[in-house]
Amino acid sequence: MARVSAADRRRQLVEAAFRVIGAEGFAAATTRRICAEAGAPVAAFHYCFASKEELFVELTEVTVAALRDAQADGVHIVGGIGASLRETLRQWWATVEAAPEREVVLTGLTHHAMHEPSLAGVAQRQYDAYHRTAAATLESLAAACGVTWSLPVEQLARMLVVVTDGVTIAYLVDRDSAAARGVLDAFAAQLAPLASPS
Amino acid sequence: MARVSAADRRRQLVEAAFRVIGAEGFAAATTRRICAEAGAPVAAFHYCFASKEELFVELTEVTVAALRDAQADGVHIVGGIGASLRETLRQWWATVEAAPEREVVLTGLTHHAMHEPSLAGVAQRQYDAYHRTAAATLESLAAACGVTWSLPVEQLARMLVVVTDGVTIAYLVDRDSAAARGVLDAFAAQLAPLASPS
DNA sequence: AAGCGTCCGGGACGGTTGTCCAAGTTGGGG
DNA sequence: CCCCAACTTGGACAACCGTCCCGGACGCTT
Repeated sequence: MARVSAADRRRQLVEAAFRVIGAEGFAAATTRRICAEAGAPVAAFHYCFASKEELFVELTEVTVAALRDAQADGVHIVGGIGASLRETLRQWWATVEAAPEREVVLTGLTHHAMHEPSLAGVAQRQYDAYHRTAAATLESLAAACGVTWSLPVEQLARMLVVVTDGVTIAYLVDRDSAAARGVLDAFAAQLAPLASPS
Repeated sequence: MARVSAADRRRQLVEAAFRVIGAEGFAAATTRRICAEAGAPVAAFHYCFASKEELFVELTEVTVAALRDAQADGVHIVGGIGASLRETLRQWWATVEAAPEREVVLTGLTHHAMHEPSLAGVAQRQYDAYHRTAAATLESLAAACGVTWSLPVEQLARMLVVVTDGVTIAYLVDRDSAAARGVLDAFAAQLAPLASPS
């Protein structure tokens, strides 16, 4: 068996937990199952993490960070603000359809974090990151198209997160990607008139 | 101990499960915990339900039915379609804030149902019920205000569910009811122009 | 070669889980 | 009145859980 540094093992275990939750749900994410998925002995788990909760905290942060990084260069400018917003949403949606497990993991983590005192604040920071990412996207969109939003960016960001969240959950349940795309385009068309030339 | 019919016991256990999941999360909903909450001995559980999954199926159906009934007479007409839509959404939101546990239960159930083969279809029917309820609400709204929707009602219904779902989840995490109301009002204002006099 | 910190991994711990049995108790119909 | 079906219940079962110990194997330093 190849020797692996503790830091690498942590990464392996986090990725294994991601895969297990994405494919089999949060309840299946036992230490044994995660270790088996990572190809590591059970004892390696508590050599790398003080507890299972610690793994969950790191999983949340890593997953949210990956989501934010993916969105960092996710602004697509094509024509006016309306078309750009629609295209940006479509590109984002392509990443969701390419990796739906990510969202399964995030919803499971959110539910879990709401009730575990040791994870209090994790869910909050998770959604804070969502809102900041959405706000940044909206602002660079507006800047690139030479417009300003007629509503506070914070509120628009929240609306964006609401829509993306809702579309994702509906998709996870019925896998109707045509309906998801339709809803996304419709919302883009709705939001566009809220931008006025600056 | 008072003798209770099996049907009543089922109801008691389902309600107990609802309370446990709402307050402590899905993971806390063990057979023992549920029975303790219901004031019933552990053995009563499998006298009433063949398995825990059967309890979950019934919990889902009961909860969704309660949600649909609450929405059945949830259309509020005040002035035009815009004001009526906003008011209807506000009334619905009041019920969510009055009983956030219901949504905690539903999200937990959804996540669970996605991965349990024995619950396949339950989540689908759950969201089907959402969409039908939303479509019915939109149609009676349009009928009462003498307008027709310029988009297919199915799509608008899906948009409505997306928004209500997203707003609810964000609220469960950060409990920011002012932000939730703002987002809801904004969406009502966005959707109203999609109705034209008939 | 020797030492030492790092990592491996089998095995075990106390506790909890879902499920089920077998023996009890109750109450209504004959 | 009794009896059968419906209901109750304490206790047990095997499986699995998170966690942890500890002897051994590795590979870098000196």
